[in-house]
Amino acid sequence: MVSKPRRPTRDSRAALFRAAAGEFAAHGYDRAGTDRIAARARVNKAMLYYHFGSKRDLYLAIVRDMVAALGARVRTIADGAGTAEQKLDAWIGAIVEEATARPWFPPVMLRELASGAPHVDAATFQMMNGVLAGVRDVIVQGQREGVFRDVDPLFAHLSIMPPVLFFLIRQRVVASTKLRGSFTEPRQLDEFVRHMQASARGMLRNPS
Amino acid sequence: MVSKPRRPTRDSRAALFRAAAGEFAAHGYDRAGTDRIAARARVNKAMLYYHFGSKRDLYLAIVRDMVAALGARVRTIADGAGTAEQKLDAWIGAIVEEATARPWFPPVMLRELASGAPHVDAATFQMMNGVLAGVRDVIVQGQREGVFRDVDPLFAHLSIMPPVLFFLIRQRVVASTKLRGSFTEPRQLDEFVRHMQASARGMLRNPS
DNA sequence: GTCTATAAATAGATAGAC
DNA sequence: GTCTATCTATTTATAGAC
Repeated sequence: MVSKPRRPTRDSRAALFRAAAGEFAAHGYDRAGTDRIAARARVNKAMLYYHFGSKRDLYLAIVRDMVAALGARVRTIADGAGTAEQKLDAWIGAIVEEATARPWFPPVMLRELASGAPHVDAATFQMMNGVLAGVRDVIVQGQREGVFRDVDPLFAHLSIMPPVLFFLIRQRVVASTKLRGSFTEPRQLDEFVRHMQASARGMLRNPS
Repeated sequence: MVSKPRRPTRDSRAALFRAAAGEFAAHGYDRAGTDRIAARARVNKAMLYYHFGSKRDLYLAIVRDMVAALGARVRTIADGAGTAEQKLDAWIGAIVEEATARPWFPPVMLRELASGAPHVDAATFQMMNGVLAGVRDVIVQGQREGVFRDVDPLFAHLSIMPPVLFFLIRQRVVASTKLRGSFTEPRQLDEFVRHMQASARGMLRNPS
């Protein structure tokens, strides 16, 4: 017998992580409250500081998890087999997969990037650069293959990731908006993925 | 003689507007402080409430100004003469122009959209829909002309605006970042504009 | 229109018992 | 590891004199 916790010490750290992710996604870093995070996790607020040290470090752990997931995916894709166009399709699909596996991904990541990543530390910043490096490898492969035009990999990256994140955000916002207009109907996710894949090809393909 | 203000009542309203724009751009809505805004404007803080009523209304005035500028530009372009591809080029150029005329434009707009536009009122929301409507008109024209493929105008919009805003943000962030990596060199603005124009054409052009 | 002083609420963080 | 109570700092906003 290890101990006799009435509620068997449900992993309060994991509970806090998920609760905080939801809170940050809903309200952003600044408006997220440590009180509400603890309440969501059904954990005492002091546990937040026991496990993570500060609100910021908790937030950073969440961001790191997302960036790490993206970095691993793009690295696998870039180093794997296939044509550049196939890899690009896979990459777009991977972004959507990792993002939908973490509902907090689009809002948290988008706000962080939109703010110029003010909360991330150097290590996380390097991981972000790693994601871009993976994309660059795919672009360069496509240029070597002669199918991609001479485009700046950074430009290509900026033309792919932001639209995907914005689309995923829009889905949730529109679903919960009282205002209704001609353009506020939700779209199908797979339809958008195909759009992005087709767009990326058209965007990068060599005119020759 | 109207009166004899020692400092001739420099338009405190306009000063607050510009100061607040800078403050919101630098720190975001939540971390922007009314104290700092007043200090930047060299105006007493009470004047902020005298002129605008609240921090939020001041912010909203700034957002409205940006959306109105975009809406006017896209309407002029859509209703004007030219092919759809020419209008698309003009639209991309117009976004950049309006954004560079207001240095606060990219960070403020991007953060607002990334958060799901939580601060805007119904009227401003309608203006945002107006921007999208203008883009749609151009896309539809291109489809009638047979040069654009059958793409959802919303998807096209999401593939154009976010990358432009992100690029403009990145310029400033990178310029002021201590961290240096392989991809952190600033790019030329006109180079990016040409990239976006070429990308938009490739993205939308009919494969036939 | 402009200023000082202050009210009033909120939120991040911690001390210390158990 | 968990909990209560609280400290402290910050910040929006306003009352009221000039």
